[in-house]
Amino acid sequence: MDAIARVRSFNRTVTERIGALDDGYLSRGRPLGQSRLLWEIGASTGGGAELRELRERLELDSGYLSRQLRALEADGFVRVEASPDDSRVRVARLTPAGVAERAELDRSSDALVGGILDPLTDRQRERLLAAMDEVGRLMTASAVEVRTVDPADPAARASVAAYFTELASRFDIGFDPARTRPTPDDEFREPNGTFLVAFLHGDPVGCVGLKLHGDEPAEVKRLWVASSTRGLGLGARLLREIEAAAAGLGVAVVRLDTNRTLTEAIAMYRSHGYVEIPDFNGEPYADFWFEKRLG
Amino acid sequence: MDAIARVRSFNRTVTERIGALDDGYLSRGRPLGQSRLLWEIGASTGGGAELRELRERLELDSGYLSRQLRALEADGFVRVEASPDDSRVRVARLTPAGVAERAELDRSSDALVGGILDPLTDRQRERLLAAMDEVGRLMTASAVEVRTVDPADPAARASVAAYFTELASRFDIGFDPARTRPTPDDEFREPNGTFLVAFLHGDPVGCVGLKLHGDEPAEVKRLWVASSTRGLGLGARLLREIEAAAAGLGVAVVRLDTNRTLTEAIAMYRSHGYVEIPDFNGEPYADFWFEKRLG
DNA sequence: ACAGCTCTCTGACTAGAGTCAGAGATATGG
DNA sequence: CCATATCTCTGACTCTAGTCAGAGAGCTGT
Repeated sequence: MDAIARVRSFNRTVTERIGALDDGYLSRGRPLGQSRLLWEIGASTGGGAELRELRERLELDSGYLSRQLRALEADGFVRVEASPDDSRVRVARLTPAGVAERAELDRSSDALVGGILDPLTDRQRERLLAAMDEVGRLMTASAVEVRTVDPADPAARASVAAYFTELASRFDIGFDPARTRPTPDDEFREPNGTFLVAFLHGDPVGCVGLKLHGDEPAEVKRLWVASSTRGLGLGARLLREIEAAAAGLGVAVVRLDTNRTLTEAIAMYRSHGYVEIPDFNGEPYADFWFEKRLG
Repeated sequence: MDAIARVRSFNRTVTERIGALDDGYLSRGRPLGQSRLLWEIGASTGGGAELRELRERLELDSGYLSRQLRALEADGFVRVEASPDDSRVRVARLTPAGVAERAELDRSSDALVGGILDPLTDRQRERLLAAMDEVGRLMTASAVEVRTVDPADPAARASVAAYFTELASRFDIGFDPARTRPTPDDEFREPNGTFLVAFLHGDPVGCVGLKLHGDEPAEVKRLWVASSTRGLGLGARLLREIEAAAAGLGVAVVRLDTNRTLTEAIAMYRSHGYVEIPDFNGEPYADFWFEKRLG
C-alpha cells in the first residue's frame, strides 16, 4: 500500500472514531458551536475571555459569536460584560452553572475517550498512546512552514529576542546581547545574506540567519528552535534550508560558532557534516567553531 | 500527561491536519456530500452502483440521496437508470465527465496528503506512516465489540460458517463439518454454555463458544478471527472474554482441542496459560489438547 | 390477479453554521 | 474636540445537511 493510501486509510479510521469525541459536546442537546464556545470560555485563565480574543482563537464571525453568546446567556451559563479597561471590549465569563456544565462536557468527553482505550489491554493502550504521540508530533512537524522573512519583520524580531532569552538562560556565564558581535538587519538581507523563520499556526517557532562574506565562507547565525517545538527535527530542517539557500546564493562553505552549553546543537552540527575548526571570528560567547563544505 | 489528555491532544492535531483532507472534496465548488457521492459511485466495481447499496454504505436518507443524484445529473457527471434485473432498483454510473471529475478530486486529495508528507524527511515520513498504521490498527481493535449472541443468530451462523471454511482451507487433510463432533445450538446456550461474537461496524469478525460439562472441565470451541482483523489481538480478547464468562458460570477448568496447522492459535494458548493434556474428547480433526485452570 | 412488499422520488420541512452590511458606543491621536 | 478606528451587536440573508410522509412504479408469493 502506498503512502497516500496509508494516510487515507488512517484518515478513515481516525475520523470515524475520533470524530465521535465531538459527540460528547453534542450530547448535552446544544449545538456543537455553543458547547465548544462554552468550553473555550472556561479554558481562559481566570477572569474570563475577551470576545475579540475568542473570535480570533475560534475564527468566528463577530455577528455569529455575538448570537452564540446570547444563546448561552439565555441558558444562564455565561455573563458578558464590558471590560473595565476598555468598555468597547466585552468579556465573557462562566456563571457557576456554566462552570458545572463545562465540567459535565468534560466528563462525557472523557467517557468517549475511555470508550476507545478501555477495550484494549494495558500493553495495547500503551502502544496506542505512544503511536498517537508520534503521529501528533510528526504531523505538527509537517505543519511547520519555513519562509524567508525580512530581519526587521516582527516575526524575525520576536524569534531573535526569544533566541537571546534562551541563550541568557542556558549559558553558564549569562548572555548580554550588547557583548556579542552585532549583526545589523542589513547583513541578513539580500544581497548580504538571508533570514528564515519557521512558523507554526502563524507563530514563529524557529529561525536561522545567513551572513555572506564575499569569497570567504558564509556564516550561519541565530539558529533557534522554540522549546515548544523541540524534538520535531526542526533544527535540522532549518539547517538544511539555510544551507540550500546559501548554495542558491553561490556559497561553497558555511561556518558557524556555538557555545559549549548548547550540546544538542553541537551534536546536530557534527551529525550533519560539520567539522570543528579554530576560532574564525573572535565571538566572545563561542567555545566551538564549525565548518561545512556544501554540495 | 495522562491518557485522556494525550488522546485529546492527538485529536486536536489530527483533526486540524487531516480534516483538511475533506477540503480536497470541497475545493471543486461542490457540496461535500455530492463530492463524496461522486467518489463513492466511481469506487463501485464496473457497471455502476445500485442506489440502495449506496444508501446503505453512506447511511443516507433515500430522499436525500435522490436529490444529490439529481444535482450530479444536472452537472452531467452521473446517469441514473433502472437496473435490468429489477426495474424498481436504480443504478447510478459515472459519465466520462464524471470519471474525469472524480480523478480530479483524487488528485487534489493526493496533493493535500502530499502537503502532510512532503515537509518531512524520508525517515520521518516512514515513522509517521508506521505510527499511523499502528494507530489505525489499535483504534480498529478498540472498535471491536464482543457480545453474547444466541448460536442461532445470523451473526453466529455466519461466524461458524466462516470458521469451517477457514478450517477447510488450512487443514492439510481438508475439513468436513459432518465428520467433526457435532455441537447442537442448545449446547452453546445457557444454561449449557454460551457463545460470543465480535462485531466490527456491525459485521461479525470473530467468535468463540463455550460448552459446559457439569462438574467436568468446560470446553472452548469455535474460536475464530476473520482474516481481515488478524493482528489486532482479537483472538486473545475472545479467549479472555470466554474465560471470564466461564468463570462467571462457575467453571474452574477449561479445555480445548486444536489442529497442528493452526500454529498461531497453539502459540496463543500456550502464552495464555494453557498446558497440553492428552486427548480428552476423541475429536477426529484435533492434534493437540489444552487445559487451563481459571482464576 | 392481487395483496403486500420493495425501491425511488417529490414536496415540505427543520436546524445548524456561517456571511455581510451597517448601526451605535467607545477609544485615541493630533 | 474632531476625525478615525475599534469593538460589538442586530437584522437579513444563504447554504448545507438532513428528516419525514406519502405517492407511484414494479416485483413476488399464493
